[in-house]
Amino acid sequence: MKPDEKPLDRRQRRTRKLLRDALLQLIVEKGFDTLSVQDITDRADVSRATFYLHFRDKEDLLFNSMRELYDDLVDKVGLFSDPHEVVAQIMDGNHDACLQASDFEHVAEYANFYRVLLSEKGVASFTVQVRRYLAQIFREQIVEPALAAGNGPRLPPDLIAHALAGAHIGVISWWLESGAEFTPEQMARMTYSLSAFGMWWSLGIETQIPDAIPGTQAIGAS
Amino acid sequence: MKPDEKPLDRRQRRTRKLLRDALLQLIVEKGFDTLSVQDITDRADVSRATFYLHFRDKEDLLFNSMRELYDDLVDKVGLFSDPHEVVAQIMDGNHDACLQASDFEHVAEYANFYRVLLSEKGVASFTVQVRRYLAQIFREQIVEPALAAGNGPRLPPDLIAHALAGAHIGVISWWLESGAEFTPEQMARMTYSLSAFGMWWSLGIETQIPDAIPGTQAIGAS
Amino acid sequence: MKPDEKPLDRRQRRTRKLLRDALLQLIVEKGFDTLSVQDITDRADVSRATFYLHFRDKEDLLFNSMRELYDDLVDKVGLFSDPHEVVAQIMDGNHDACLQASDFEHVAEYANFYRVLLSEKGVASFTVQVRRYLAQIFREQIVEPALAAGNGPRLPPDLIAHALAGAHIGVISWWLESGAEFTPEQMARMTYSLSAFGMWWSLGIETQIPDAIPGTQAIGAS
Amino acid sequence: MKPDEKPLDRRQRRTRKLLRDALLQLIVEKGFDTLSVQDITDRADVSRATFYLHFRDKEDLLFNSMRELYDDLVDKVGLFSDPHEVVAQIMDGNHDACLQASDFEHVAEYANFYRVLLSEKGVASFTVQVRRYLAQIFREQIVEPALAAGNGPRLPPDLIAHALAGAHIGVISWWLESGAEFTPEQMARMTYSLSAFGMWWSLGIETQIPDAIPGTQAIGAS
DNA sequence: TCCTAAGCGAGACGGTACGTCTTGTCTTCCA
DNA sequence: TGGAAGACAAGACGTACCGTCTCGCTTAGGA
Repeated sequence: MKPDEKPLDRRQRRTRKLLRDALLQLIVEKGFDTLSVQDITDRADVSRATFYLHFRDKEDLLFNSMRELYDDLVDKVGLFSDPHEVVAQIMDGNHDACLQASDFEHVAEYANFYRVLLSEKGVASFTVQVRRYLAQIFREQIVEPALAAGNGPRLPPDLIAHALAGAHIGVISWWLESGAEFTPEQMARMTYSLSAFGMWWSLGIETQIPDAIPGTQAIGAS
Repeated sequence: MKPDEKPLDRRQRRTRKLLRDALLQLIVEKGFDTLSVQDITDRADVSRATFYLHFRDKEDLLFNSMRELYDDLVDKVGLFSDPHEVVAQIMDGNHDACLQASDFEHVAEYANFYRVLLSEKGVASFTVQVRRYLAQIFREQIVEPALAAGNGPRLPPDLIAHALAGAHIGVISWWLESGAEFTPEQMARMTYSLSAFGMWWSLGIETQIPDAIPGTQAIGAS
Repeated sequence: MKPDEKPLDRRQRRTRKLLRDALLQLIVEKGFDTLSVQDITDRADVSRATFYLHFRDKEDLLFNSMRELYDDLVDKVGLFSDPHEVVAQIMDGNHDACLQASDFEHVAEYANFYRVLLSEKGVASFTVQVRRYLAQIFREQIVEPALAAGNGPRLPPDLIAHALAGAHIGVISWWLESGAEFTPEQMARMTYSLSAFGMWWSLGIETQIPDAIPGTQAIGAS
Repeated sequence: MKPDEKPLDRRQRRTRKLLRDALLQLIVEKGFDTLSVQDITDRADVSRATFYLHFRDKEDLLFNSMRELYDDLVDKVGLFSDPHEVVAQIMDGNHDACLQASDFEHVAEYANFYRVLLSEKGVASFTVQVRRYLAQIFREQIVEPALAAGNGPRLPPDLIAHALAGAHIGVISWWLESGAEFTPEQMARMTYSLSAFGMWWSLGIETQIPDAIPGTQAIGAS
């Protein structure tokens, strides 16, 4: 975003890391907006004045820290080296590639963090930004390659991307709130199965929906 | 929540209404969390002390006000008089009932309100509660009737309900943010088309997806 | 100064008094400008926020408190009911009236306070204001009555008033710093004797300087 | 104060001069205590850290700079080569020597500086130190020689010295504040005339007060 | 002439105080 | 008697300085 930022020296990097770590810990412990800057600096063992040398306010620190999550998420989710190839496979009925690149692994890794930030005690802008980010990924990695390959969309591409992103957020929230009883892989398979039909159909792609979802027989009440 | 509340006299009802109206206006004008109690009471022409006689804090007022929205939403969305009958129709390929009961009308009516509360400057708990509420509606009105009629679910019913709810939120957010170019009816048809395949399939219902979505040919940029 | 000030209720008067008392105590204990607002409110057992409800900053509190001293000083010093009569007496060689109205009594009463505020750790504007106030008193009570009675001034009246005021400040400072070995009355007599010659001469008044200063034989090194 | 100080570099001397000059400029422009160290170093084009290599704080710099003024004042005021001779002349009715050695010249030269430092926005310790310094000069140059020559003092010598010093400060402040309408020489003559009677009388010296003050006929408003 | 100790610029950092802003409680006064 | 008005305690906010420190770069003055 700001490529002209000064390079940070060792002390500065250390300070920022301390603050970020403190934030993550404290968000999990007591939520974000009951947190004061003093709480964070106390935990980080840093002067409050120093905090303001680095960040405008605690939102700034949060977004800065979220960037780390994003970078990790990009590695996990945005990795179709050749999205067009993936779409071609889909058209042949091979859905494997789609199932391998899963954001659920990433969410599982930062489960505590997402559980709080997506919850009622969370941060509105976090949810919105994650949804927006996922929609963008879906658009670049799936929607646009599919448009190039298929018979033309049946619905507005952005609507499809935001619906998929919203469904993801909904599923992830439910998963984290209800105790994460499924593995990330199971979640990925189930969510994909649920979305694939409508997604490929609305994008004008003819394919076969995978019939069974291996490892998801444990279906019951909840 | 508290059915044993004292009945309110005329003045008290008036005061509460003033406060609620002021809140809704101000949320639209400058978002929720930059709002102070003083702002609200100034607008409502009420003493700050009086505010605290009625509500614990501004969140309390918000939730109280949200109740009104909910009541309206229930009228719009939760109105399948006989959900089992609707599911039976679906199995015969008749999707009309599903398209008639639409929350998009409701959202359009309170567009300003939802636009702010679902946005980055919104309120985390609002989004979560709406999603939770929608998931509950979907579960009661669709998932459970379908389970009684079909061959058994292919996925956890709650996952389906939360995915549908999430997709709705995603679609609504996109709609409101991008200028609400489609009518509520178009939105309902498109969203239903996108979800129907995966939904009925995963619930173990055999049906035909409606091929064309009347009035949604305007597909393009955005 | 502000006759349109709101009347204060009991609580407000109490709070102000607590703050003023705390200020006076603390000025004596550790000087004025090393004092923080927090120090004052801690001592007064008052919230820091409350301080700012009453005073803009600690200077404001100081000047407000100084007003009390002034009022007391006016009672002591500005009391020639008929200054012209006094000047007439002076011309007859009767200096008694001048010796009775003495600010040294007042200074002795608030010795601790003046000692600090006039010292190096004091407040510049305090010294200046006291000097200005004394000059005004001298001008009104002595210079102008004398001008009406005498042969016309030999020097600018304001110069005379400020010289007298400055001499007073100098004498008071020396008195307080050197341990207040003389009584207020002795101080008044000595200071008057020293100034009277030049004062009446420069105002164009012919009189006799009192030869001996009763009770001031204790003259030595220091 | 510290005769064992290291000899300073060319660079060091340059830095100190830059800082002193910046201080003097800035005091005139915006007063002393609203000044921050940063302001001074910005003006002096010097790093803030460097400031602390030379001075403990801005008071230290001020006192250091005041030393220069003192040195100049000493040249102007403390120059009775033989004070006893001067007193002898006074006893013969020749007041010329007293009028030649005048601090008003010095004050006029640094008028801007004194105007600020003696004003309400000034520095308490500056006023006090000047008064103390003047009292010491008066004591050494006038009081003690006179005691050796006269019939013994009628008042405590220190009281006399401090009264004279205070009167000087008062007169100087008035002069600077009211626009310096008189020349330094006029000021010196007027102030001396006003003080001389009381001074010599209280020191036990018999002399004649000079009747007219040449060049001070312009007496009126102010 | 080179070398080395020092001055110096730059700026992070821990602190302290500032004056402002909210919040929720409590008191006073008025209708 | 109850609501309006607003004083009050509490405490977070973001800003401004302070004095200390560490880090390199430059420069003066003795070798």
